[in-house]
Amino acid sequence: MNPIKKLDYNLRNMIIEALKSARDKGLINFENIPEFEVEVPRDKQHGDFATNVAMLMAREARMAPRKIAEILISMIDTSGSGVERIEIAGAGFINFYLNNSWLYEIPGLVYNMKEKYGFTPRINTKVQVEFVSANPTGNLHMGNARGGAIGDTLANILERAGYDVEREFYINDAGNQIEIFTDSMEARYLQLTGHDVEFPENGYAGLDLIDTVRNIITDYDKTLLDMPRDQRRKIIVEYALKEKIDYIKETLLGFGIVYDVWFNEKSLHDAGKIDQVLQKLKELDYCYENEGAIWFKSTAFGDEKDEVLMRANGLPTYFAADIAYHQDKFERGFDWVINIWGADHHGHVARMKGAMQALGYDPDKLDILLMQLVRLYRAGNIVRMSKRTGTTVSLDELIADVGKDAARFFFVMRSPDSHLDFDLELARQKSQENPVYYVQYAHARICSIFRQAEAEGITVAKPELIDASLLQEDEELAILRKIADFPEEINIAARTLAPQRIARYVLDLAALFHSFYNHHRVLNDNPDLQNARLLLLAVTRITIKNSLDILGVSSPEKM
RNA sequence: GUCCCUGUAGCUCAGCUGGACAGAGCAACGGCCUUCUAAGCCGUGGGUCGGGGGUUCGAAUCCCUCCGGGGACGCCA
Repeated sequence: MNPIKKLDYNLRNMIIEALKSARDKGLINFENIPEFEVEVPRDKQHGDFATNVAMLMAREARMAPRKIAEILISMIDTSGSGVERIEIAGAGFINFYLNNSWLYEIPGLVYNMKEKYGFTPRINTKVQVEFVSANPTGNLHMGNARGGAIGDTLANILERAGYDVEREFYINDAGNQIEIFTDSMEARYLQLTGHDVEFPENGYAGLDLIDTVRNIITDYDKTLLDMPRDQRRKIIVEYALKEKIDYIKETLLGFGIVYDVWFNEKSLHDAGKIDQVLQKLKELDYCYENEGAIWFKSTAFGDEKDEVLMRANGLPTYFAADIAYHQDKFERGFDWVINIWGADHHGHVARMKGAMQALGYDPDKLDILLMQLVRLYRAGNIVRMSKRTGTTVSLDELIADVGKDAARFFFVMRSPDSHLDFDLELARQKSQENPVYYVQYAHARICSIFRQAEAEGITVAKPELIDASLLQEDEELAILRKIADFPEEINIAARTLAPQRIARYVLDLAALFHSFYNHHRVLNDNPDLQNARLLLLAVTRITIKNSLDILGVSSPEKM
């Protein structure tokens, strides 16, 4: 149920009908009606809805916009539409002022839909959101955290917009980096069992890795020393991967993220999928050999340069594995595939889309949302986020520091396009001032009023017995309008892949509530008005909670 | 050098696929707690939307160009 869309649709039809009858009477000349907008103006002085149709038609009709607007208004049939008056303003805007009857339907609607308010009916479209997909060789860092918040929120938005959503984590548990990872672990193992070996120069120096090796030693003692090297390495890497992946799962769970699918890169290697896709690309003539390596002609798809698929040493590149992986996604029948990537991967976008096109898939069904990187500051100094040097601040440290709610809200509040400077000191100090508390406080305040009502023995009437039209104050009407916007807001956020819109939305709604709260009393000596206001609060609470659910932020009843 | 992101109030940022006087929070200043949570509300001050062109009835928004900041350009992932 989308109140705004319904009204938009009705007004649109009225406008089109009016224009047609004006043409029939020879008042306006035009061939086509352009794509015009019916929107809720930012300033409510400009009515409940406004359209720019007169301005857009000026050229074709060869008539001043205001003149067109006048004719349109004279022809429009508003009977039964709730339109109270129509005004022409500015350069030729037509503003529609509705009576409030449509607003008074909102509370009952929302109250009955409860946690389903905001949902659009299912549209039978399968979409996959793949996000975080951190290398299982270390802790989750701030970039992973941002990706997690953005990806999970986006998935929540898409679910509510009617898509069938699957969340996926791609585990890079094969390839070159795993070799280096294993080298590092093996060296640590040997060192910790009293051997004088050098740590690999490009190895993973993180302290968490030493802990993992200590665990291996606890379980295996020195028995790995006597094994053939291959066997020893196999045990080490499997042990470490399991530990790391379990740890990642646990951390993300603590961040409110639950995946539907954990996909192993290794499974692609084991099933021969990479060889298959290379073969296919060769057959399609999108490959060539140069200096012993096999290259993909990504320049044929607008990329800046071609890319190696198979190294001269016969091993496939990460890119080759990724092509096989994305092919697998489409083979699984997704209508829309969304990846959340760090901006450092942007060079990879064109060739990935190119590879999909080469394989016969529609590259427009693959959306890659690049998020700019997070820069971490500590006491004004940039903290380099390198797993290998081990100086990173991990996601679970962050959660312990500022809490899941604040962290998730903070990461998603800003557009993925904007660079994010995260100062740890600031995050700690400001935890009381974080915008998330402003919203949660609104929710807790509402709950408190209901507790108070209960304590006073006030029983809340059934919504169908409540006269919502008693809500006449500006603050009350503003809240109703905002709540009515919610489903459309979700749809726009889904369409534009803009999770930050929901954070913005719920901040606005909370502000309207706080303002209302400070101007009017809910519990008062007028039972009918009291009931109407309690109902208003009930649906405000529902909408705040539904918004916070999307963001993965809790809705406390007390603060 | 090429490509991506970015430049809006003192600070951090919103501004929906162009629309009606550019917004919020923080910071500054002044008010509001004997009644539902002051983690709140109300008010004041503060901006050549980086510069310059262009498209348009209309540009913070689109295009070009210049300048500043961040990032990517590996037979790493």
